[in-house]
Amino acid sequence: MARLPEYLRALHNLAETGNETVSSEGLANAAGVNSAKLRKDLSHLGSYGTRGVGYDVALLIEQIEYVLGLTQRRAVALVGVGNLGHALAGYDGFASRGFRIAALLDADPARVGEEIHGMVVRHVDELPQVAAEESIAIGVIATPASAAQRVADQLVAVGVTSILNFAPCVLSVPDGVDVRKVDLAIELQILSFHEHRKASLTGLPRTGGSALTALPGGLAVTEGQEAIGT
Amino acid sequence: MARLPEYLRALHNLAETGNETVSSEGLANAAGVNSAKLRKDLSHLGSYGTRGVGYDVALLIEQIEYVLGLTQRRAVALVGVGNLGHALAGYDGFASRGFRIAALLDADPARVGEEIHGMVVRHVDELPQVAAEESIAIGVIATPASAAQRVADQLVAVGVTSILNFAPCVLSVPDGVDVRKVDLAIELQILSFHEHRKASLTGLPRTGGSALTALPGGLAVTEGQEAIGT
DNA sequence: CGCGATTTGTGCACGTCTTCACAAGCGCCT
DNA sequence: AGGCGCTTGTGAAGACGTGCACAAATCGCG
Repeated sequence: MARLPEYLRALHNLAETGNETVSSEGLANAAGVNSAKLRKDLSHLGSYGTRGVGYDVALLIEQIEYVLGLTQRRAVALVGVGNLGHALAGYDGFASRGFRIAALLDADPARVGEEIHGMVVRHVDELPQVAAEESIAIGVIATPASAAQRVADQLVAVGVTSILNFAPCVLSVPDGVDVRKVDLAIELQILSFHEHRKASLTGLPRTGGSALTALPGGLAVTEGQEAIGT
Repeated sequence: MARLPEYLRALHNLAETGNETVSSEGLANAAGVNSAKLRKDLSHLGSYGTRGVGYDVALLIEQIEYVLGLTQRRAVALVGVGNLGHALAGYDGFASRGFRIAALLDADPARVGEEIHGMVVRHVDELPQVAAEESIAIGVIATPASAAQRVADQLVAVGVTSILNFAPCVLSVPDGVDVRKVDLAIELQILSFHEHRKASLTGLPRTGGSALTALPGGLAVTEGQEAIGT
């Protein structure tokens, strides 16, 4: 499930604050989900909870990390050291959560050789060598959209089977390769949609308007969280 | 729907390449979704497709931008100009897709006054003034997790009703405030999970292992795309 | 003017995810 | 040892999203 990493983060927090065990209710709150959902998720990994007590935090962390394949530190190749790539290269969250940026690559010769956060940028055509040196499991694409597909092909060619794509475009990859996409502008646009929705049903009823603002049922906010109480 | 921005992006691409109209099939391919799904999505906005012809690209762009509330350029306040915030401040995608970064804020006095991409960083406590100068619709949190909740409270206090949170933590906000979360490490962990899954069912069958690697049905990759053919 | 090719819009069925509610199990206290 | 309260794990019901398949509608051409 895609929620396991969130549970893992919450568990690490709990472990740091000295909790030995946690109930499904407590963990669910910390992760921002329903407690029944959490129990069902955890039960799917044949988990070790104790009725009447809860879950052993340390044990559960170990279990989830195993399922996520985080027992080994995975090497990540980051392609594109523009604005975003630069930030990603220095992002602490990667190192602290089981990943190691093994290589920085870029297609721009002017950038090759540049040192960023203690790593030297290499040319993207050196990917085969890089892959030979280290077993690259995951590729991160932080290039402009125009270059993304080509980079993806190159990554696939050297055996990468998981790609995290920050470029605003659809990648086509062969079977067996997983792609996850993160588009920052899209996130904002979704928020903008909600803003627009809220604004139009609060103030002006927009009598003459089309059906666009008052979309028929089922458009309530399902993602994200709304109000958990303070 | 959360897919509308993706359609919009695809439509802009099509418009630039000189297409006047597009069929649901064509647009679906460009956006990486099923054509029936796309038609259903578009029909929910009471849309203007012509049977036998397809959709008018320009009209559809206009419609979707209206629904998303992009007819007005929305002002965004960005809090936290560390690694990530720095990159976000310079990210072209925001400006080019209907957003304007109206203010850069940070809690660290050492950073206040610094100029980033032509903008001066102000102290986060100046939020009320900033909000008074411009109508801030959306707040972006790019701070460490420890500061995120406090920043969220401050944003809510000045009337922000949509928050994009990059900090790895759950925010609690009052009713009516929308929060979307982007956690880069979680994205990688999800990919790691798929890597682990692929590795364990390809190579070693892991006879003695727990049920963890061979999770019972329904864990196929549902998000992202897998293989669209090249 | 009529016919066929093409494409939208949608009813229907299916599978998945979510949530409730409750039985089973565990520990603690008497 | 027995009972009581608490928490997990799960069955069932419902909501939701997805995809197929087809009727309705439009255009172009003869």
